[in-house]
Amino acid sequence: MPRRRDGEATRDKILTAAAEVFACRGYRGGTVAEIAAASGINGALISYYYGGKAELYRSAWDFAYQRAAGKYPVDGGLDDAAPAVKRLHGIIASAIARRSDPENRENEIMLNELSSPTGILDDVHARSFADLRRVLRKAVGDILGSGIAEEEQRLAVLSIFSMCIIPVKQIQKLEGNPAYVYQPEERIRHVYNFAMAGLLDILTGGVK
Amino acid sequence: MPRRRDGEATRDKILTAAAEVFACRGYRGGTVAEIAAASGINGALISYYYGGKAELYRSAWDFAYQRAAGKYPVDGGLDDAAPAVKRLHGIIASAIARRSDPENRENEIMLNELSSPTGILDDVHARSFADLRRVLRKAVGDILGSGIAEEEQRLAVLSIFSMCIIPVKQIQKLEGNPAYVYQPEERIRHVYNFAMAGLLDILTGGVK
DNA sequence: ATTATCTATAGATCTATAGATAATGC
DNA sequence: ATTATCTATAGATCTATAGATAATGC
Repeated sequence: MPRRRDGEATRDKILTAAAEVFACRGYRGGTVAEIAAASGINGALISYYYGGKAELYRSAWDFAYQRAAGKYPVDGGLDDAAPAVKRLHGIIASAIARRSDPENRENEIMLNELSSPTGILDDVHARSFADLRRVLRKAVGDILGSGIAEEEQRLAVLSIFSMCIIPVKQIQKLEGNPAYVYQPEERIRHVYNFAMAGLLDILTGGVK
Repeated sequence: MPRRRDGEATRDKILTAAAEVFACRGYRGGTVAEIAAASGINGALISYYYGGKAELYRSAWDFAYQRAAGKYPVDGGLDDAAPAVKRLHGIIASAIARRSDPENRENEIMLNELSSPTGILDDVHARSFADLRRVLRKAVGDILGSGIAEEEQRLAVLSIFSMCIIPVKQIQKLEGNPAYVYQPEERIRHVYNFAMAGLLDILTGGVK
């Protein structure tokens, strides 16, 4: 295997390993030595290519985000002209598929950031989680219409968002039932139905 | 202020500060020096009373858990004889109120454990998250009855669980809208209605 | 006399870098 | 000649502890 002049193969190995280590152990818990070992490269190369741990973290997250965003568009691939209900389905389907992809470490990194922020990704928080919330907001708003109170719409968005980002694999581990595996397709169908039932209930005034 | 012979006041200050620091910065990110500073005690006392950081982490979690479990019973204070629907409401109300209590650090610690487990709390994972899942499982099972497939029931439990544990304050920070605050009572009402609508939809065969 | 608290520090990580080595492209 | 990679290590944290000090209860 020829050594690439720009060390591209090395950079890739580093980013892949870094995303995995940071996802599993958090920013502070993951060490550069661990990332070096996981990627099979020399630890000094991390500083050589990325300057330091913080910049590596940013790059690794960006790497994971870019890949996932390309493969699973946050709007589900449907534009604003599509019916709101179809858009909602697309958003949920894409969000769940994205987070079910075993190669994708983005959600775990974001969850770590959510519960104990490093500050390093503060300026990109507008992406990922916030992206998902934004498109959900739009679809839910179009479904419920202006007759429903702002607050009710916010709550509905929050609930649907929660169902989309829950880290299923980790929950499964707590459950301690390795025989059972949640299938993404089944979860997408279920969450969409659950969400639609909730929204219709709000629309038909099931709420008080 | 008399110095208690058993150092109880000191232990309390340490545990309170430790729960807060570990909740905000994770196990690996929180240092004993930081906890000592936050509690206003000398760092050496942490080893004196708790042996080490890992044992402190366990104790701090246990402290937070015991307090929360006493104040907000996981079954919502209703026993098995109560109607399933009432039990579901009680569970959701208690779970959300518990996680809305600004004094309570249990949920943040558990979320950190979920996304990057330390291994230290492995044997108590049966509590907290798993407790909530267990009672939800029972209530949902009683509402849906044996006519609904096991898988569908699991998915419903997972969805309701997600809505209960979402860390609202942290999400709010991402949202960047400090003028708006989610009220626990409103969220309880909303999540209960959303969940009931979803369950009824499953019962009436809205699925498929 | 006992035990809670503090001071000082040894030893364990961990990150980052200086300087050496080896592989490439010209 | 240039640049990717490796070796060795300095310096920064961080945890844990030994030993000193001070406050309590007998």
